[in-house]
Amino acid sequence: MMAPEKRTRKAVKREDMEYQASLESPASSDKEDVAVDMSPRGNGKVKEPCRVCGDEVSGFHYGVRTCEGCKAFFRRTIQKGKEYTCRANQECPVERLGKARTQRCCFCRFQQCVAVGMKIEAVRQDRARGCPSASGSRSRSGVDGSDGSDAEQEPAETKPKRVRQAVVNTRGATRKAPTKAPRGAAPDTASSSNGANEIDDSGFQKFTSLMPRIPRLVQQMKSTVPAESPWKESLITVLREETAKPGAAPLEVICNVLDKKVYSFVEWARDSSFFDSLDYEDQKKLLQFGWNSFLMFDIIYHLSASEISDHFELPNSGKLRMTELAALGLSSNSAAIQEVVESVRKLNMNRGDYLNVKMILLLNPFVPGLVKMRPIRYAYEKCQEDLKAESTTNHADLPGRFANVMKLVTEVRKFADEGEHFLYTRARQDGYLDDTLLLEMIEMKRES
DNA sequence: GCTCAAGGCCAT
DNA sequence: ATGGCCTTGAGC
Repeated sequence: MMAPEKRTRKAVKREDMEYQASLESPASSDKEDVAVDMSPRGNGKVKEPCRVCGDEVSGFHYGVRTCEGCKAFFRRTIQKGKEYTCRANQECPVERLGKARTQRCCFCRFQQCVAVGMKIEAVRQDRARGCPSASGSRSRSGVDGSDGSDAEQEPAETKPKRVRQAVVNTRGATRKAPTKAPRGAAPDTASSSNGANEIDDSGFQKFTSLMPRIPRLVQQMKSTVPAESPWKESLITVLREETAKPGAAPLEVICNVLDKKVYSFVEWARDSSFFDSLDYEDQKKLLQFGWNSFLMFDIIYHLSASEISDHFELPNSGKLRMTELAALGLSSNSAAIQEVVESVRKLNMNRGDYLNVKMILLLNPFVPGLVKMRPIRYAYEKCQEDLKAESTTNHADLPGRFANVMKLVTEVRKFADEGEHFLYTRARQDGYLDDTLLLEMIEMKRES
């Protein structure tokens, strides 16, 4: 049953690493950098310099071949949420000199880590050890960006197959866009039976023709994101509709609003020709794993831009706080969400950044079990590049801005997973999720 | 059973 | 705080 997804995690991860390395290694080729180490420990194996500091590489760490020191430094920085400042001009040398554990400028070292492509999102929130993929029972946060909670496992068999189809087929955009081909019987899905090598075999031809078009298609997809004021109006409309229902509890209102938002999210994604060109199963996975952080960040950004106020008056039952809606109902996270709002403000994030972050949250190549990951990864990296370019060219006054935005992405994912867990345990119990697309999305993710 | 990339431990 | 070494656990 889980066999088809088995390859995938490690092989795809590996492929991702190599792809990343190929992108990140600028002028100097790998071959130029390496030397054969004939020392007893080196055992005649290839020795190469850490991409951050030039020390001896000990393996792939967070997506890049680095030494043990930079690996530990990077992990500590993320896990402990450290923030550094540079006492000089942010161009300090980060090379390791000899074997001495000399103090290096942490700011510049971390900047270098991010610059060579070390992935902040690969540092796990849950501190679980071992292989990052964690298929089998359930997935974890971190690389795969999935549910980091220790929620109980729902037996997959309890859910009818019908629902499996429902998420995108019946209730999603295809309903409104019948011209889209039914892809259940498409030849590319047939190849997933052995779960191996789809990317290089059936997917390759399609991918190579799609690849040059991806930046434009992604741009197109971004351009269909509603502008600030229509976004605000549609949220207010939904809120009015839901709060008008007599006797609606605040959490019920939140669930209903989220359900409608999830519905439009699915429709929006499926209406994009880029998203539509992705493998059908992958589309479903991206939607299932991305909706929570996507909607959360949506509200966070608009709160930061002061497009909406934090308080919304309910006709019958007091006030609804927008931070609580953003927290997916988990009010204990409201304060943390408010802090993220402040961070977005401090980072001076503009609409371009907002669109890039949204795409990064949706087009997450670390979602477990993706069949044809390449176009997703390419688009994801394109958005990261855009984000980085914006930070370096227009926000020189905010050192480390790009890395901080990516940290926010990780935080939003974590809060979104917590919120989703809350919805699944609490709101479902109260019956607020009955017959909602929201519940289907949550359940399907848990089944996968 | 081996490999690899996670996190942890602890002498420095 | 650092980084070398250890443990862990999924994938093969």
